Amino acid sequence: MRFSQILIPTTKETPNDASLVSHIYLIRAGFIQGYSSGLYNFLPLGKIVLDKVRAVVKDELDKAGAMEVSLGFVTPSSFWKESGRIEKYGKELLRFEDRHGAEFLLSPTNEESMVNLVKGSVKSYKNLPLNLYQINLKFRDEIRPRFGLMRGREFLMKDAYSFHIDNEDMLREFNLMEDTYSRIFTRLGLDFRIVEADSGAIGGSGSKEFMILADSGEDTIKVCESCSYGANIEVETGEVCPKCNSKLNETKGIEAGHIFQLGTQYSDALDANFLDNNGKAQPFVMGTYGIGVSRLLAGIIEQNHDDKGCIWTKESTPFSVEIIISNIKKKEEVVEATKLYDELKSKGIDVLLDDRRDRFGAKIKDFELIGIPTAVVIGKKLGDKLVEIVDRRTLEKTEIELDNLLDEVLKRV
RNA sequence: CGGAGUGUAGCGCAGUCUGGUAGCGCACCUGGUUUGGGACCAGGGGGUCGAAGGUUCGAGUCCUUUCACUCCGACCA
Repeated sequence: MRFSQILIPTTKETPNDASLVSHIYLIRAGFIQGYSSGLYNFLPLGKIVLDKVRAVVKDELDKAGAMEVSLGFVTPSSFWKESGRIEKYGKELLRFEDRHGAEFLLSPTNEESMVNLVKGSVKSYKNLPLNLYQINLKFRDEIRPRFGLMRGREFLMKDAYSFHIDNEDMLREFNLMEDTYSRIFTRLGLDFRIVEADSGAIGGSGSKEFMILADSGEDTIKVCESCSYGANIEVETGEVCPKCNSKLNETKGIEAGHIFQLGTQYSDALDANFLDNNGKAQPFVMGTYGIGVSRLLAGIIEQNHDDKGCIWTKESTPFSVEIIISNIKKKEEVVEATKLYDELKSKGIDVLLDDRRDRFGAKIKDFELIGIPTAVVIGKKLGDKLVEIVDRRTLEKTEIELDNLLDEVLKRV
C-alpha cells in the first residue's frame, strides 16, 4: 500500500494519559485511537496487525481440529441466570433491556452461549469430541480499565470450548490446546511461560496461564531456573521447584492465554447432556480456552520496542517491508522505488511505499516509530546504483547494489 | 468503590492564586524556497475555556452542583 493513501496519524507528542510503552507507541504510531475509558478504535495499521495476529491464532486452531463459529455479542440474561453466574460476575456485566423490557448483556465470555448452542445440536456421543471457537468482541465493565489494549473494556478474544464424553478425552484436548497455544505464541515471536494457575470466576479444576514475560506485567509468577515449570504466585507459595527442586525466581508476566479443565459444571447447570453408547444421558465434559487477541498486540510491543518505537515480529507486522523514497521530487528515485514495490507485491509480499512529500528525516522517524522490520531507502546514492536496507531491530544499515536488491529483500522477509 | 489528580483548538500545554472578554508549540491550509535524520520564510483557518447554575458592571479565573477522563489499590483475556 501507499503511505499517502492510508490513514496513519503519527505524532511526536506522547499522549498524556498513556504510561505503558505499548499504549504510547500504539497511539503515537497511529495503530489505535482511544475514545472513552477502556475503549479503542483500531485505525488501518492496527486493524491490519489485529487481522494478522488473528490469522495466526485461527491457523493453529484449525490445524488442531477446532472449528470456528461466531456467537452473538448480545446474550439474553436468562442464559446467565441459569448458570448462576449472573451473580458471580456482578457489575462487570454490562446489562441492558430491549424495548420490551427483556434483559440482555454483552458477553464477557461465552460458556453459557456455547453450551446452549451445543445442547441444541449435539445429542449423541458419536458427534464428540467437539472443539468450537470464535474470535470476536467481548465486553467486561472493568473496575478500572487501564494500559491501553492491555486492559480495555471491549476487547478481542479468542474463546474455545471443547466437549467430551469423559474426563480422559477432555485432558487429551487440554494438552493439545497447550501445545497449540505454545505454537501460536512462538509464531508471534513472544517470550512466554506456561504457568499453573488459579481458575478464578470461570471455575473448573486444572488451569494454566500463558504469560508473556515483561516487566510491565500485572501478574507475578514464579519460574524454575532450570526446568520449564512455572506457576502463578497465587498458586505456588514454595521456594523450590516441585518438579526438579531447583530454585524458583519471581518475575512479571502478562496473562495473554488461559486454558481450563472445566468438567461438567456448566453442562450440569444448563442441563446439557448427550446419549452415551448405552443410550444413557450424560453431561458433556468440557474444557475452555481463551486468548486475549488484542492484548497480544500490546504484549508484542511490550516485548519488542526500543526508545524510538515499535519493533513488530515477523508474523505480526502490518507490512513485511517499507520502501522509503528519500526525495519524492527525484524522478529516478520514484521510478526505482515503484519498480521494487510492484515486484514485491507481485510476489505476494506486504509492502508499504512511503511516497509522501515529506523529507527523509520525517520518513525515517515514522519508519522507526511504526516498527516495520525492514526498510529499503531509495536515496542519494541511487546514481551509483546503491540503495540502503535498514534493519529495524538493530538499526543497522547495509548498502546494496541495485542489481542485488530484490534478492536481498526476499532473503530478509 | 477508597485515595490522588486533570478537563482551555486535532495533540501537548500556559493563563486560574492577584476577575477586564483567550495564548504558545506541534499538527492543518495557501504561496515560495528546501530535500539523508521530524526544514525554513511569509500568510492563514480553527477554541469561548467539560456541563449546568450562581456571585459580579464584567467569569477560563470566584462559589455550588454535576459529568468525563487519568493515576494508585482490590478484580480479569
